[in-house]
Amino acid sequence: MARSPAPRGTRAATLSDVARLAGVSVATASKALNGRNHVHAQTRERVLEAAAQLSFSPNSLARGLLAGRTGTVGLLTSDLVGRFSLPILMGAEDAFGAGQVSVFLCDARGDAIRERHHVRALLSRRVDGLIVVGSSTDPRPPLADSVDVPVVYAYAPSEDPEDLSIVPDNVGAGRMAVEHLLACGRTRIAHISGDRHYSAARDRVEGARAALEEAGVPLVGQVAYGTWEEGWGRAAAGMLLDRDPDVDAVLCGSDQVARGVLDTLRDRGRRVPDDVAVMGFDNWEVMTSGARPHLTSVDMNLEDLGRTAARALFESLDTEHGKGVRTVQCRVVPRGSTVPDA
Amino acid sequence: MARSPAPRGTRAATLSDVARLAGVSVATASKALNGRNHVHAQTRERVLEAAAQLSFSPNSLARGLLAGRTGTVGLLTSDLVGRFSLPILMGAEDAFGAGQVSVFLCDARGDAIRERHHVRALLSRRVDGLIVVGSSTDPRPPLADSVDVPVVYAYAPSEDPEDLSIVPDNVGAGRMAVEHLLACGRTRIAHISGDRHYSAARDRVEGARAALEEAGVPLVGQVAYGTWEEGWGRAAAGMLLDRDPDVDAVLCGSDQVARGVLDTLRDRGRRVPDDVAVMGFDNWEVMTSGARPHLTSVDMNLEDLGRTAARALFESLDTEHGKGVRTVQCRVVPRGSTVPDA
DNA sequence: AAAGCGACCGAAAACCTTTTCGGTACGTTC
DNA sequence: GAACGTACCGAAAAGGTTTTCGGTCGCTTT
Repeated sequence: MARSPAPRGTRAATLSDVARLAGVSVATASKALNGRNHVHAQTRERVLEAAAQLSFSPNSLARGLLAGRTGTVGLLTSDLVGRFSLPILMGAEDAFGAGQVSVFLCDARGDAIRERHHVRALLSRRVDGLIVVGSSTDPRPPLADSVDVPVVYAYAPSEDPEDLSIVPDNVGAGRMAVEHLLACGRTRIAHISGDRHYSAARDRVEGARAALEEAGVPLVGQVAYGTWEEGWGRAAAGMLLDRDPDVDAVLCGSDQVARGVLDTLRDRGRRVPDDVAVMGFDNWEVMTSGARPHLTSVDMNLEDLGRTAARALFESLDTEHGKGVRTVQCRVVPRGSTVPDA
Repeated sequence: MARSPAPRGTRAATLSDVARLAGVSVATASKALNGRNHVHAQTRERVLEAAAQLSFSPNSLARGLLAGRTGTVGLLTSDLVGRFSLPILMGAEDAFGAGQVSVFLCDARGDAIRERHHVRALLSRRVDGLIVVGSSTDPRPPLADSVDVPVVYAYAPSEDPEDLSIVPDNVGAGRMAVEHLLACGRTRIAHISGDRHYSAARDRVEGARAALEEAGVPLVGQVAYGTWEEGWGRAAAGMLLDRDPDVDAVLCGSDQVARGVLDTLRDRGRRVPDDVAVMGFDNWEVMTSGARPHLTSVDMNLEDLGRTAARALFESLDTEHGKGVRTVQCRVVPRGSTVPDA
C-alpha cells in the first residue's frame, strides 16, 4: 500500500517540472517521453527517470486541446437497467480499451430532453464519436441535435437510413432456432412468442416461419403473441397443451417465456426434453442455468455487437462514415432442454 | 430532422468566431455567455445571437485546463455483468447528472493490471474523483496507485479503514427480513442462505439471528449455506422439508435461492404463503415477478447507495475527505409469497 | 583549413477559454 | 471648465502539451 508520494492538494507534475529536473527543455522532454527521435539515448533516459520520479502523467486535456482529438467517446443508452445495454457496453469498452479511448456513459432514461442535454454535454467535451444504444430493437428517431462527429446506433437502429446502425439478426435467430429443433428430430413445433409490438418478436417469428417452410414442416397452431414475462409463458403453454397435446417442441419468444413454459410442462407431467423440447432467446444466464433442465437458447452475441459498433465508429473517424443497417449473427447454445445429455 | 448546419470536417466554432461575428473581443464574449456582469445588455444579446448562429459549444477541455477541474469522475467497476454495479452507476449518474459532471465508465473485470491501467488513464484525463464499485460486499484491496483525487468505494468496502466506503446494510437487511416474517405471524422460520464465503451471506445471517433472539423465537434447524443459485435452493428446501416438515417460513439468501425453494415447495404440494412463507434478498425484479406467487424480497437500495457515494465524492472535493465505512439502509418489499393478497 | 553535414536540442507558436487589470468614453458634480 | 466616477470593453496572461523550425556543436571531407 504505497500511499501518496503525491499528497492531496499538491499540484500534479507537469512536463515543465520533468524538463527542469532532467535539465532539458520541455520540447525535448516531450519528444523523449513520446518516443520520437532526435533525442540522445542518454538524454531520453534522464527524462524518463525524472518523469518516473515525479510520477508524471501527461495532461490529456492539454493534449486533446492541441490534437483536436480527445480519445473519448460518448455512450448514450436509453435504459441502463435493461440487460441489453450492458453487454454492448462491455464489447465497446473492450474494442476501445486496448487503445487509448475512454468512454463517457450517459443514460437518457428514454427521455428526449435528457438525451439532448447529454449530447450537448458530450459534444462540449469534444468526444470523438457517439454510440447510441437503444432499449429495444425497434427503430428510434435519430439524435435531435446536429452532430459533427460520427454516430453509430447499436441494438436499436436509427429511423434515418443515412445513419449507421448495428443490430442483432433476429430473423436469423428465429431461423437458427427452428433449424436446431429440426436437427433434434422435432416435427411438431409450436411458437409462443413475446410482445407483438416489438420487432424483435416479429422478426424472430419471420425467421422461424421461413425455416419451417423451407423444411416443409408446418407450425403447430398459430404463433401466440403476449408479453415477455414468465406468466405469459405459463398461460400460453396451458392453452397450447389443451389444444395441441401432441406438440413435441416449443420455441419461446424469450428465456423468460421459456421458463414459464417449462413450469407448466412440469405441472402437466410432461418430461423435457423427452416429451417436449423447449428453447428460448437471449441466452440470459440466470434464466437458462436456473431452469430444469438447463435451457437451450439463442445468444444475440451482444458483446460482439458492441465491439462491432465500436470498430465501426473507429473507422468512421478516419474514413468516410458508413450508413445503413448492419446485422450481427446470433448463435444457438444447446442445453438440456433440447438435448438429453447436455 | 434538421441535420448538420455544421457538416463533418468543419472545425467547431470557437469563442473567437463568436466574438468576431458579434464584433466584440473574446473577453467580452466570454463574459456575455457566462452571465458575468460588466457587459451591456445589448452587447450580451448580440453575443448570444452570434453563439446561437454558430451553434457554439464551449470547449470543456480548454475550460478544464484552465480551471484545474474537469467536471468528470471515473467510475471503476469490477464486473459490469453483475447486476449490482448498474443500479449504483445509475444512482451516481443521477446525483451528478443534474450538475455538470460526466462519468467515465471503466470495467476492470476483476483484473488488477487492468485496474491500474484504467486508473492511470483516468488520472491522465484529470478526473475530479473516483468511485470504485466492487462486485461483492467483501472488502477489496485499495487502489494500487497513489491517487491525488478523492476516492469513494461503493458496495465493496476498501480494506484500508482510512478510505471512505459506502456499503449496503446487510446485517440490517437480515434483521428486517426476520421482523417481516414475524410480523406475518410466522414462528417456525428456517434460513437457507447463500455462499458462506460471501460476507453478504454471513451478515444477513447475523442480522436474522439477532432479530430472532430478540423475539425469543428459535431458528428451525441450522442455517444452510450453499451457493447463490436456484439449484441450491431446490436441494436445500428438499432437505429442510424432510427434516423439519412443520416449518412455516423460509428466509432465503437471495432471490434466486428463493426461486428454487418455491419450486420445491410446489413440487411437494406446499402452498405459499398459506403453509409456508418465502422471502429472498436483492429484490431482483425478474426473479420476484416471475415467481409464483410474486416474491417478497429485501431491496438493497443500490441506487440510493450510488447516489450516496456520488454525494460523498462531491463533498470530498471541497472539504476534507471522509473515511470509514458507511452503510445504506435496505427495505422490505412485501409481495404474495409472504402476504396472501399482495 | 574551410566548408559541409548530421545529430541533437531549444524557443516559440498553437490549441481555446477565463480572468485580471488597464483603458476609454461618457455623464456628473463643484 | 476641470475633476471625478461609472459603466463598459479589450489586451494579455495563464493553463500544459506537441510540433515546427532554427540553431549549435562536433565531426568529416576536400
